[in-house]
Amino acid sequence: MTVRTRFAPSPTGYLHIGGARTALFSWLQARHCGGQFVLRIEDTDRERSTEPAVQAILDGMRWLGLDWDEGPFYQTQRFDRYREVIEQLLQSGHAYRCYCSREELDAMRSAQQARGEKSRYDGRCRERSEPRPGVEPVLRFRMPRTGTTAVEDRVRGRVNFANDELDDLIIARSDGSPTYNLTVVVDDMDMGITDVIRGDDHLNNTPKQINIFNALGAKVPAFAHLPMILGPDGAKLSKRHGAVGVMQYREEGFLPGALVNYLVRLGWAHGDQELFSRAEMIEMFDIADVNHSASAINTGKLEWLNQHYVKQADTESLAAELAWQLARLDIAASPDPGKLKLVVAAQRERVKTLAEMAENSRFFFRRPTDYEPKAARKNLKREAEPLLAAVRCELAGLQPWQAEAIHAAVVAVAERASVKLGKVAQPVRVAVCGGAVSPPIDATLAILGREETLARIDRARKWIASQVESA
RNA sequence: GUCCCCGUCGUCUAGCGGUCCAGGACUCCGCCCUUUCACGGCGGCAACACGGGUUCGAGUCCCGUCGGGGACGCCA
Repeated sequence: MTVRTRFAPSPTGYLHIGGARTALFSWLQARHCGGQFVLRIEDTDRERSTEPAVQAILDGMRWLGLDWDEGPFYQTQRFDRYREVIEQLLQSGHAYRCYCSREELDAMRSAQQARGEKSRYDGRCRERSEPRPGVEPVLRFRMPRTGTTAVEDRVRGRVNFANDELDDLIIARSDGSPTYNLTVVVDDMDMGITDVIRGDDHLNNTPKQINIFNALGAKVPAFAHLPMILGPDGAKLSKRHGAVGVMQYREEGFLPGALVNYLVRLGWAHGDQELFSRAEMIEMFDIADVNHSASAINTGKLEWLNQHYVKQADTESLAAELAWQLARLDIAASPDPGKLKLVVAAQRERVKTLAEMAENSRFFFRRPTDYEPKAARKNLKREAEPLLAAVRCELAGLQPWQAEAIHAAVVAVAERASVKLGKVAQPVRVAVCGGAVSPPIDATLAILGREETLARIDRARKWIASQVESA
């Protein structure tokens, strides 16, 4: 039988890191088994579901490269089907009408808690045949009262639930609309899902759903419940602690490959291996190897991975991403696309993220308006002026304008002045970059061009002179 | 409260009864390299929650305690 998995988010917000990991593992399971991956949007809660959220989920999936074979299916478009199944359940006696008011239910629950019981619907309408005038009933599923329901979980093993712990859940609201536990079952059944992979928080729903599958005479799929993902502090993921949409990771300069690699190692491992290509993770992934315990997200490790991926990525796509990052800094990309690639080549080994690359590359596209005070104080001193002058002189007629020749010129100035290379390179660096950090000075000047380099050196010399005057 | 799940370095993890005075990775700290920032190289710190069993032998199996999490909705 071919494996079919699904990712079934409810569109009430962006695709966050936990959802992304669930989607990844489902996708991996399908790809590993040569099966299909289905995307389903669980939007039955019309109050909270939004179209932008659907878009954000789709965008996130695509950005991560998690392609789906079928869907997206929308539950709101399947209401006729749910009604049909609800009717069927009613006919077969697996469902019944409940006329209890919310007040009545609340009272029942608090009484149960007071008695030290688990709060659950006690089935008081189970045998009721008379409608209550003026009350639109909800429909409840008749759970077995005795025995146990075993969940054979691919990551947890067997988990047993006493049937009397399960309650007669509502499958249709008083307005007739279906609820979650019914729609998942109907969809998983209709869509031929063989492997349900989802978050830990659904483990408790599973025995209820199994009973619905049974009532419908459907084959029960295999389940795998993934451990939660926690915030960096080990606490539950919240808006304040890392619960951001995956697209925000792009904004922060992360590559999708790095995020995916990071995510796959959260709750799963293959020996000591840290780096996985897509092909490798597909080949090596085994749902049975998934961990049992929750894991905390850790930006440091993601950054390390990102750095690795930035070093590996092809220049072309990094250049495009850098242009995007520069645009966010209000810097229009260079009219010369070749320059972008040169900048990428010069910076790729020295940054963790593309946002950082863009930030550190501003000076390639804009003449610095002022100097970093600390860097200037240290490097643009009076003694530096003659050195800058000498470098300017060497550079003015240098042929060809290439890193190698520039390097030789700078070295020559240092040797002639009997100073260490840094004494010359640093002032030049601050002069052209505005700060003390840049790629090697020869490569930097090569990219900047002769004209711009000389102009910036001149400007720095003037600045030194003005400082001396005012001193 | 009730039910369910979980518990190895700060973090991600390897470990599936002996090969573990517990291995790798990130972080951190030294040293080397170095024109800045990085990269890279070398070295270091750091953990089996606790208590009982089972066994010749337990991080690995069982029980309990403690700690953490999840679920208990006309949300999904």
